[in-house]
Amino acid sequence: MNSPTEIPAVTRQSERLGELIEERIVTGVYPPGTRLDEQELANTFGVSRTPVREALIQLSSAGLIEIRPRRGATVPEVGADRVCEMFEVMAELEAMCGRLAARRITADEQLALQEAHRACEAARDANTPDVYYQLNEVFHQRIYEASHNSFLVEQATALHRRLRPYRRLQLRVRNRMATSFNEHQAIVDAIVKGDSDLASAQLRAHVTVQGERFADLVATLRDFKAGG
Amino acid sequence: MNSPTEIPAVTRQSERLGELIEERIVTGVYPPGTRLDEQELANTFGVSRTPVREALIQLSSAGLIEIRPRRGATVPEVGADRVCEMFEVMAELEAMCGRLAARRITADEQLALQEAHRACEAARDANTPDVYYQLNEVFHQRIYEASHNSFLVEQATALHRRLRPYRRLQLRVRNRMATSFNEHQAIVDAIVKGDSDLASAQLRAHVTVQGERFADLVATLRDFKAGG
DNA sequence: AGTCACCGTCTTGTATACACAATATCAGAG
DNA sequence: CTCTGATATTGTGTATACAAGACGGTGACT
Repeated sequence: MNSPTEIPAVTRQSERLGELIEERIVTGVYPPGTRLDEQELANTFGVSRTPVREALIQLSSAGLIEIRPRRGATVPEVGADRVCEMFEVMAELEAMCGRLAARRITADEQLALQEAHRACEAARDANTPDVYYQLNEVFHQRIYEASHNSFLVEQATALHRRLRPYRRLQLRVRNRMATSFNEHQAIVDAIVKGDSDLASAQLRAHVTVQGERFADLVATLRDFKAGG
Repeated sequence: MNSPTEIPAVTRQSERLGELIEERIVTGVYPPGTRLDEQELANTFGVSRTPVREALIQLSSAGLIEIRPRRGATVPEVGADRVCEMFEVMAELEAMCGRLAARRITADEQLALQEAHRACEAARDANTPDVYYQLNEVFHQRIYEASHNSFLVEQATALHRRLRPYRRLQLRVRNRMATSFNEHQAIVDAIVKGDSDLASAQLRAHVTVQGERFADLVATLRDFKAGG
C-alpha cells in the first residue's frame, strides 16, 4: 500500500552535489580563483566523477563557476564592478515586481506581505540581524509572488540567490537594519495603496542602495588593504 | 564511432550538442511534449550518452527542457500565458537597456546603432521580412551593449534567444515590419537625444507590442482550431 | 469483468575505463 | 644562469559497463 504522498527523496546525486558545491562557493569554502578538480570533488563527496561533472555543468549554466574546455572549472573572481552590474539588474527586476504587485496583489497576498513585514519589524526590535536577514528574504519573495508573473518570480529569485553572499556582507553596516525596515514600510504602503509607480521607484531605490553599500564596502576594504 | 579525420574539437561536444538540440527545439523539430531519449539522441548525433546527458543538463538549466528524475527529459509545453510573462519581463529588460544606453552610449556605439538601424530600413524597403528579422536582432543587440552593463547584456541576450521562436511567428503579420521600423526610429532618436525615460518607455512599448501580437496570434489560432 | 499485484523490459543514474590535450618538469644548449 | 624544447604527468572529455527505478503487460483474485 503505497501512500500517494510518499516522497522517496529520489533526486539525482548531481543535483544534491550542485547544492553542496554552491553552498561551499557562496560561503567562501571555495573562494574565487579556486580550481575545482573533478576527481578531488568526487573523493570529497564519495562519488564518482560523473555526477560531479554534471553538477559542475549545472553550476556553470547558473553562472556560479566557469568551465573552460580542457582546463577545468574554476570559481570566477567576480569583480566589484560585475557585482554592481548585477545589483543594477536586480534593482530593475525588483522594481518590476513591485510595479506589477501594486496592480495585481490579492487580499490574501497583502496579508502575507504585511505578516512578513511585521516579522521583520520584530527582528529589528530584537536587534537580530541574522534573523532579519532571513525574514527579509521572505519579504522580498512575497513581493515577487504578488507580481503574478511566474517567470519573473523565477528570474528574480535566481538572481536574488546569486547576490546573497554580497548582500550578506552588509549585515554589519551601521543602522542598515533600521533603514532597510523603513524602506520596506514605504514599499508596503505603496503596494497596498496600489501606486505602481511609487512601489517601483521605492523598490528600485531599496535595492540600488544595497549595490552602493556593497561598492562602499569594497572601497573600504581596498583602502584597508592598501593602508596595511 | 570516432572519425579521426574530423577537425579537433576545441570545444566540448556537449556544448555543440546543446546548441544542436536547442536548434531542433526552437525550430520545432522537437515540438513541445517530445520525450528526449538519451540513447536515441546519442545515436542521432553519433556520440555516446555522456555528452548527450551533459547537453541536456545544460538545456535544463537554461530552461529549455525539463528533466524529471528517473523519467528523462521532455520539451515542456510552454503555455501562451507563460510566453506572455516572458515577453513582459523581456520588455522590462529592454527598457532598462534603453534607459542605460541613453545615458551611457558612446559615439562609436551611436554610429553602430544607426548603421544597424539603416540596415533594417533597407530590409524594410526591400520587403524582405527574413532579412529584417535578422537585422532586427543586431539592432537590439547594439542597444544591449550600449547599456554598458555586461551582466544585463547576457541576461537580455539569453531571454531574447529564448523568445526567438515566438517572435518569429510575427513575421507574417500585416505591416509589422513597417511599424517595427517606425518604433525603432523613435527608440534611436530617444537614445541619441539622451532621453533615458523616453528611450525606456519606447522600448518597453516596442516589446510589449510583440507580446500582445503573440497573444493575438494564439487567440486567432485557437479560434481557427475551434472553428474547424 | 474489473482491479490489483507481480514481473519483465527499458531507460535513466552512476561507476569505471580509456584517449587525448594541456601543463609541469627536467635536461641541455646558448 | 636562463631559456627552450622534449618528455612526463595530470586532469579533462568521451565511451562503455553496471545498477536501480519506472512503465507496461499479463495473470490471478475478487
